[in-house]
Amino acid sequence: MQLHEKIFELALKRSFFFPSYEPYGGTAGFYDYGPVGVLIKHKIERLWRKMFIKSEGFHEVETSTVTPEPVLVASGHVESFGDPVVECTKCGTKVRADTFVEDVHYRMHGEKWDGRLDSLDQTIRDGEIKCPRCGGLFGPAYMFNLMFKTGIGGDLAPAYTRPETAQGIFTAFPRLFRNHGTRLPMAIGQIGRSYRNEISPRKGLVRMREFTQMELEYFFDPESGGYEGFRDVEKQKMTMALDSKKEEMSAGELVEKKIASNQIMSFFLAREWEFYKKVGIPEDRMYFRVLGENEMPHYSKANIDMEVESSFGVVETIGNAYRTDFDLSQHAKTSGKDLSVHVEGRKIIPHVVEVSMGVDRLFFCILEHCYREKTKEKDWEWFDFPPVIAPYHAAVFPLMRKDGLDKKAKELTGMLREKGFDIAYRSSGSIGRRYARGDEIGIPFAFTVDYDTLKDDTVTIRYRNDGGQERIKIADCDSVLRKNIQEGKVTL
RNA sequence: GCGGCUGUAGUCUAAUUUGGUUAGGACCUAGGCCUUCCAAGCCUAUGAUCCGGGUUCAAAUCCCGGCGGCCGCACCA
Repeated sequence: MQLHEKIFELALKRSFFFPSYEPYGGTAGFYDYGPVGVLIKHKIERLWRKMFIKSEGFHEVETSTVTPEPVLVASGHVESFGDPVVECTKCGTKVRADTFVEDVHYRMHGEKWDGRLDSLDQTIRDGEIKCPRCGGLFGPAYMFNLMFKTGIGGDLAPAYTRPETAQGIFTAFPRLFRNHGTRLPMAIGQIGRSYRNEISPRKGLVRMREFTQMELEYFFDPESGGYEGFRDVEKQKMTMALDSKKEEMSAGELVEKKIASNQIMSFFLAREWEFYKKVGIPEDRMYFRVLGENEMPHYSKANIDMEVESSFGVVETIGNAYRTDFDLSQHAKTSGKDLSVHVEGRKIIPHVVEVSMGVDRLFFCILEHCYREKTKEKDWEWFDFPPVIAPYHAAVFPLMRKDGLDKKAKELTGMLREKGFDIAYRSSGSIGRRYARGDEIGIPFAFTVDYDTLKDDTVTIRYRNDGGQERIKIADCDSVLRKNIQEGKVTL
């Protein structure tokens, strides 16, 4: 049994996530987060906010998901967010037209496709290119676009659900820039849903048709690609995959060797590395990959992806792109509005470095990498989530449901919830069973109210990873819990 | 989207090959008895044949279609 099958089974059993619209048979590419999963997801997002927004004094916005067509024409998504496809008239096989034609024709003539559909048809006809499967003739080439189309208002003005959260930030740029004090740099982040109508989504959370992104757009003066806090991360090491060779490199080296476009990108790479370590991805299972020119999206000048190894193979979980002034220039051209700004006496269009992370893919990778099999010590499967990511910060259990133990335990639960902790309370079943259930969803700590509690107001705190226990005062639960979460302490 | 395999309680599974009584079990969940710290035991309860059509006296079982899943091909901005 593959690890992802195991994870999926546990996900269903413990309400991490499950297929959407199940009474109607489910719909591929859509998943719902259950009560446990959503707590973990929120904690991933919360840590991202802390590390990528608040610590740097950046701004966060929340923009619309339904996007009028002209916006996405400007961004290039209507034209190129998808692939040209030709279909065999005989056997119905669909082939991606540009790469296929390039393979069999352009390449041998040393040409590249000019981006026009009719020239693909022309080349197919002139070159007598046939279906690779049955030798049949191809029909005309057409664009298969990956966006969900919809319409706005009574006349259904053409629109799409956004394929990325970024465009809402670009279109809000002038207002955001004013609010920011008309100066650069300026960074705007956003967490939200995006939509891609995948042809055949598989691999569960790894390829969804509706998914959550955490994106950050860093606007800067192209004449200064420096980053104020760069010195703090200069020595930070990370693994880079270059021409399929992996190498340890520091953020400083990335800039020196011009692997990262500038200090800004290098800073974010270093930050991402830290972030991934904190959420529980082992360092030897993740690396950055520098994309080659032909792998990059239409808007990007330089691209570095984060890739995480999983049982599905390598999963791309972050895209870092140097988008230059592409988006703002395009929106200026299409809308007719001047989107340039004045800085230091010059009129410029800011450049943008973008950090785009997929929350669901990361969530899935965390589940895989934190999953632990049964052992002699622990006769059940469990999750070794770092406390910052765990669905509940702690569980509270009365040793038994009588003699007022349950009442006391509920009081402690209420007190800790009041302090802002996520607390799971359970009183049914034996205490051992409840510890096991807590482990199964990765709760790192459990407070147990026993008969001594009634005498001296102390409880035991039990650590998930080694089952170690110590007795502490009820009054200290709050501070001990806070300290353990901060230090990531999961054994006594 | 194409081809192959496939779909039974919340989860895993038996019965499908060879159509035939009340679709069996385990885990989970909830309640009870018991129990003073790592899935104890006993009792009780809830709960399923993916959807639609067909063949048949009779369909979980056979056939067709849809939906979902897995594998391969293609696709993965």
